Amino acid sequence: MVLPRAAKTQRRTRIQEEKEEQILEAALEVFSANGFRGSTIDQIAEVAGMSKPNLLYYFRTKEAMHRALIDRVLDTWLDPLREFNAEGNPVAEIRSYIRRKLEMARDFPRESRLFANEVLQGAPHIEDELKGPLKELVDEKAEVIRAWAKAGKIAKCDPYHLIFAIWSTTQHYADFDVQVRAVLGQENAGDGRFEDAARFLERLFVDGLQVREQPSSDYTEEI
Amino acid sequence: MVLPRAAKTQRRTRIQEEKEEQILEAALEVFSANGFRGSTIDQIAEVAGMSKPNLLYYFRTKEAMHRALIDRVLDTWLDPLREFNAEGNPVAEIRSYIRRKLEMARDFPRESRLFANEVLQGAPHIEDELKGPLKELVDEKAEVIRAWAKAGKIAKCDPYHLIFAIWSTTQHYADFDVQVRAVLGQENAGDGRFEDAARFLERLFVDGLQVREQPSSDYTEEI
DNA sequence: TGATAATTTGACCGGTTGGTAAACATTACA
DNA sequence: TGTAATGTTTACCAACCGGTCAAATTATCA
Repeated sequence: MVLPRAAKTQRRTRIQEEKEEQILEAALEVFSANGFRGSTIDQIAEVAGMSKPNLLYYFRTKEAMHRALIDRVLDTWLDPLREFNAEGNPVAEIRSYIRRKLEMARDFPRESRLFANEVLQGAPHIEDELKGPLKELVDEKAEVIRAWAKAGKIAKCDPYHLIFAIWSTTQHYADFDVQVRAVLGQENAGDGRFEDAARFLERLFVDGLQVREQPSSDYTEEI
Repeated sequence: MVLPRAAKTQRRTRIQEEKEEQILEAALEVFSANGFRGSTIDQIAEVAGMSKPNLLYYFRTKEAMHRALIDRVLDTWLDPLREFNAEGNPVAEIRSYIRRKLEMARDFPRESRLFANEVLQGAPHIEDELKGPLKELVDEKAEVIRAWAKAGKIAKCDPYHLIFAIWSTTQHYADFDVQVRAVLGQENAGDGRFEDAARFLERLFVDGLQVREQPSSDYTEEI
């Protein structure tokens, strides 16, 4: 037999699992840093420590590698949002969501950049995932937030744009890391910026979501 | 003479200015959509409506095209931050900065994506600009914000992370447009999402920056 | 151990890509 | 108008890139 990479229906060898693991790890490294088109199979092969034809023995094409990687990473990437709990304390839930997203930006920046690259270039490979599973999950959680607002537990606000704001502010620290470092300067070599960001963002969103009597727009017109 | 593309010291021909303009416009279109490595000179040539060697007559290399484009766009891209006025009303200044950044995300998404692509992939071509001019500008404006906070005009907060938050939330609507559209659904075909975003973000930041007596952290521990 | 299946690699192929050379066309201007 | 400078194109090249093939190597197990 000569096509074990098609061995999807059959039991996987130990060596198959190990090598596929190695390859996907290397693919994450390379794809997240260069985007799909910017990455070459040779690069991935070198990082994985194997020859190019060997990669292609496990994944028929570059696209297949990319897709397998996305499939594998997307689930865990959305976990924080799934944990969003309708029964919990609203402010605490939002706060903990922010914290978890920031931790992921710190601990899994490559995963963040993988998606950022993809979405930024028009999401040619994950359009279905965006319009399907992602949209459904967000719709569900947006409904939760809307209910909280309606019940007066948090300030009224557009739940979708709230989610976008949390996504963007937290992922910024992974996706635009070089810029953040450049602006903050050398002294922020450690992880301090993540703690500062956590303090700032938790405060921003929590204060911004407190229920208050007078609408904020009153402040607009002074001067 | 046969190297007019080196005609940097001499006076530029009318035709030179026109063609370079055409090329940079096409380069913006292509680079912003595909990133540097993902773009080909042929693509740019086709968009520009000229032959590949003709592009290379005006810009010696692909890199030179990219650099010229970045140089040209970076300045105007930073204009909103430059307008940030220390003498103005703090809340109004921040509010108007958010509005302007959102307008740019709506009207100049390609410029936003150009930088996003670049920074996301480690800013290999603009590292100097980040650590130089950008950092200096941000430092200056951060100082303004810090002074406002010290004077009690806005809540105390980390000015750098405030700027990061405004950048990320506003540019999100340009850089991750496909995702935003996918999540919001088809019905948001027009520019409505920008108006919704403006409402949400102005409220978020303005409320989050109001001076208040009790620190927000009090809310953390309930339940 | 030996035979069979699974894994790995070097050599190679066709298409693409950044860039060049030189001939050809057009413009500017004396 | 003539000519020199400027602008444009066709043909081409070498390197790269995704992918194939067949041979070689290693693992599996009766």
